[in-house]
Amino acid sequence: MKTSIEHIRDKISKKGLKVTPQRICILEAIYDLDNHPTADNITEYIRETHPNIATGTVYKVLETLVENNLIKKVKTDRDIMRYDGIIEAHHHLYCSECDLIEDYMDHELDELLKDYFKKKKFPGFKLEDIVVQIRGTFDKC
Amino acid sequence: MKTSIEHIRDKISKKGLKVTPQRICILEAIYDLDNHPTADNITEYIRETHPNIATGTVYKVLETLVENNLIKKVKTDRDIMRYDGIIEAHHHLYCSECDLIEDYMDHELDELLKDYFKKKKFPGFKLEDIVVQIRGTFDKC
DNA sequence: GTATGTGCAAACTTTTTGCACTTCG
DNA sequence: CGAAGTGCAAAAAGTTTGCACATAC
Repeated sequence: MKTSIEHIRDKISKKGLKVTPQRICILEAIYDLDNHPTADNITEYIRETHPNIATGTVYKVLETLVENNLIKKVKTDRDIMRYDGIIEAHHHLYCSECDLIEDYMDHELDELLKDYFKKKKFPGFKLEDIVVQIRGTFDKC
Repeated sequence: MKTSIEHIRDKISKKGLKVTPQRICILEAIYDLDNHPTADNITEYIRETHPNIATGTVYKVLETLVENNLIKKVKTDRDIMRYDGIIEAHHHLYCSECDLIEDYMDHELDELLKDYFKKKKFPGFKLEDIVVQIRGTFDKC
């Protein structure tokens, strides 16, 4: 079995991108930092072990990873972009009290929505993707 | 029947807020600019008729209106906040090609989701609100 | 070797803040 | 009149850019 880092190298390489230390550790950081980190969270985390990474590089790498579908951007109410290492379609639970965003996978819900929108046509609109945002409060918050 | 402006004054007044010209015209601007305007769109629009409004004021007023549930913030993939004059629960169609966001009201969908999540409990999470983001491409774009 | 990627610092955009002045009720 | 709201300008926060240098392949 491959190590985690080798998996990451593979993922980057398969997209035809150069495998650089910066790209490896940024992708690794997103997988490690599981609460949908901001660019700043990622930069801080990486600097612990890799102090020379530049802010600009982090943003450039994140943009490249998003374009190549290795990570996703997550919309929030705030004006800060957050990133998600899970690229399979999934939904999110947003906490009203704090900035926690929890992943929510629900295949049954996906089927339900797919069926619903199959009969419900939008004239002049080609449907690509449906994301459900579930807002509420976690007891722990 | 009341004029539109009187309606707007009423809405502000009913929240216990002072009815100022700035608040009136910002709320009016959001109703007029129907594609979920940014703070900047709103400022520009208002300055046509009311050149002295300050950027800071626009942000402060928008924040007040959001807090008092007279408007809503709309999440986007970009890092710009947009505002929505419709406060009733509704969903959005997002265009992948441009920055168009169209309102989508669908009571049947709301019922479907309400029923679905009634049986589907989230332990440790109090559900407040569900918003469906429908991404796709408009033919016109 | 060469195309691609990175570091750095400066610039840019969007949003927030503090405080004196003004206005609504 | 007094509490609440606004204007202004400065600063903060987040992100982008340009270019010389470095590196993966």
